[in-house]
Amino acid sequence: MKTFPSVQEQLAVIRQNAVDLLPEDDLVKKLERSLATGKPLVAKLGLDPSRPDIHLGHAVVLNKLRQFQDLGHTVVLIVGDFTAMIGDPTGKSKTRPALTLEETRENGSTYVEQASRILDMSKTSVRYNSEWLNSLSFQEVIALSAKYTVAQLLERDDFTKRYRGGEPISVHEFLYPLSQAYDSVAIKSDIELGGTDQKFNLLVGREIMRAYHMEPQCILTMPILEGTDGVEKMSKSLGNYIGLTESPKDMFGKTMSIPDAQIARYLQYAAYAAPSEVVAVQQGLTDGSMHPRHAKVDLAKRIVARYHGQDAADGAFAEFERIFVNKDLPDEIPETTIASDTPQMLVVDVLVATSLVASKGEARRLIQGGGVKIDGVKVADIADTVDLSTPRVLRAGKLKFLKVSVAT
RNA sequence: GGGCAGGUACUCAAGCGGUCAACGAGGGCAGACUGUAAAUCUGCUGGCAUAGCCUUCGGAGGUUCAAAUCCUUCCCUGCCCA
Repeated sequence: MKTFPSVQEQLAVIRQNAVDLLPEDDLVKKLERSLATGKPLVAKLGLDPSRPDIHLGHAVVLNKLRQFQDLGHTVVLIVGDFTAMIGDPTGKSKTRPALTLEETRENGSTYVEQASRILDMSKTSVRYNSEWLNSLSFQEVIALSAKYTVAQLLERDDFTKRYRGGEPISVHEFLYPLSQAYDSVAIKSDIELGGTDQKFNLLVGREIMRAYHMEPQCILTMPILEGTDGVEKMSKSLGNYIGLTESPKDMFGKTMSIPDAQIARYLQYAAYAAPSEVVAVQQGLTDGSMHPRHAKVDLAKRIVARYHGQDAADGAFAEFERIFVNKDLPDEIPETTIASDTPQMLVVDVLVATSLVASKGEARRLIQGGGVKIDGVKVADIADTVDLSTPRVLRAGKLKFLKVSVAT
């Protein structure tokens, strides 16, 4: 029989950093029962396989799941391959492109690979929801939808807004919360995790489980981490994310670019610093006794160290100093050669040939804006040429470096 | 099924026969200032060619010397009526 920490100890861990834990009484009962019977709870997380890149925003929830594992409970990851296959027939939303089964499987496995950086996969069960959703008959689908009302669905904030704003809501969008809820029925989850934006969907799970005469799951929501812009939630489509598998250098750099106002938040939810430390840093930033840059460097090191180790973190910091403080070149610059009859080429053409920019027009604009340097010297005119008989270091904008030479 | 209002570049949003590659705002990119922060200021934000040309304003046709702007038709969205 499995043993678990006391209910109070477990609750303390579970509550840490969480936003909503509903209803807490029910969770206490579940924990007490699991303690008595030695049976672990089933903690559920749904994944959207249409976007397989995991970033620090996902990590907030994954980390909470890891804590559940460490407490001895079971984690079930649900890959939403069924819903991803359907996609969005209105064609208006590009966020849910229709995928084939193969694609969702593939995304699912890369997802799992990335999640393994946080979770203990030996204690993780991965399930694909097509497994049960695919075999539901239309009759069963209707029976499922009969268990929930339109008024209940319209309680969801974004539905209400769109409805009032005269924007379209397709029927299948109403079905998504229900199918997610049915996942909970299928795996008999005790608690489902998600970001605060998932609160509604998670709560639907409770109602539906009850309708199927099951003990309703508890729900646990985690904060939504803002992206590097400090405003929008972190997401791949907004381009403001820090991916779990990104290089130490990029992780470090991106972290350094977050607004000061986000430092404490990242410290808490991305670096998992102790609460007392978060408070101390926040205090230091507020009263001016701590320089924001130092706090941020420390933050960036910790985040990189968490995913790549301390050595990588130190290396990323050194590299950062070299490029942005000492205005030096990066330690390693990617090299490429381009085909040309003559080593003497228009800078514009080189930029396009190396794919540093998408078009000649863009190349010209970048040069005119003063954003292109060759061997550290700013390119002054769009008609300038460069001799590539020896390799040259090309810099486009702040971040893109490339060592270029001509192959004849 | 009927009536009405709409579908414009990443988003919002002007334009209602030529002066429209298409006002403006947001976003984005670049530069200055900095701490790769914020705020601020500047430039850029369809493609090729440096005059000019080509492809864009839901789709397809048409009228016209000339259409995002007019007509026909189709598709899509919202509202009202049934």
